[in-house]
Amino acid sequence: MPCHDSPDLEKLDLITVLRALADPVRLDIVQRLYVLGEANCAALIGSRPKSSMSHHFQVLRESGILHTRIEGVQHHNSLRLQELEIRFPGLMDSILNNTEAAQLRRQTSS
Amino acid sequence: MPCHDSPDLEKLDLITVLRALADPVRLDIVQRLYVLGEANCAALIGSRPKSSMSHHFQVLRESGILHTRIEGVQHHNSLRLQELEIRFPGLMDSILNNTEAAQLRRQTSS
DNA sequence: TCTATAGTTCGATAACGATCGAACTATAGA
DNA sequence: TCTATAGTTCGATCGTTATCGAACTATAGA
Repeated sequence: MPCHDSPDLEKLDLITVLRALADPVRLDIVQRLYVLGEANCAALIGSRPKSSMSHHFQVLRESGILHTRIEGVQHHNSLRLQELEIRFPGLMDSILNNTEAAQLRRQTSS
Repeated sequence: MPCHDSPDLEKLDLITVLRALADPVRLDIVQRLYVLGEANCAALIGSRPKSSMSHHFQVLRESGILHTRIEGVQHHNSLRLQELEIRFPGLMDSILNNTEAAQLRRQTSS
């Protein structure tokens, strides 16, 4: 099962991860992936050009936040939540629970 | 007791906070403040010029991460941990516990 | 009043990163 | 083999930001 290279756990760098998440487009992608579990690029692109999205996925991949499994023509992306939890305990939880989307979810469900 | 303006809690933005923390110099300042509690700029500056540091403190202040209390000539900086905990539960904890400095502390104390 | 100290502001520069169109690669299906 | 689809790579542009020296402000203390 082919896939893009993902950096090893030990090599993940907090600054790099924070910088990857500190962008509205990428945080949106991450938030959607959190809800969807796995998705191809098309499902996560709004109306932006493919080249822009490819760039953001690359940043997220290289920072270690997501993993890309390639199946034929489609690239299936998913968050590396378990691994991130080992490397940076609590980090992704605290960010995913504090996105605007998460705060909206809390509001509407209460 | 004079001080720099700090943005209101509701106005704090996750992306802005993450971007402020996603810089090695600033994350180092924040990490030191976490250990020291309160410190003036001089205590947090390495060998960098004052104007660079003033810039980083401004970014941290405007993002809502730190508060600056002015006492005479000195500016006493401290993290707004309690307020940040209310606005973004768990966020600062998870970041402060995952800095390189924190990981070093854990290694040497075990 | 003079001086030293602490920090800000200003202006310039340089590096980085987001954005996007166009060309390219690779796979699936007809 | 041809075509459509999914995504990458390349190159250019543009806005943002880090860096720093120099000038400035304000307070404390002699």
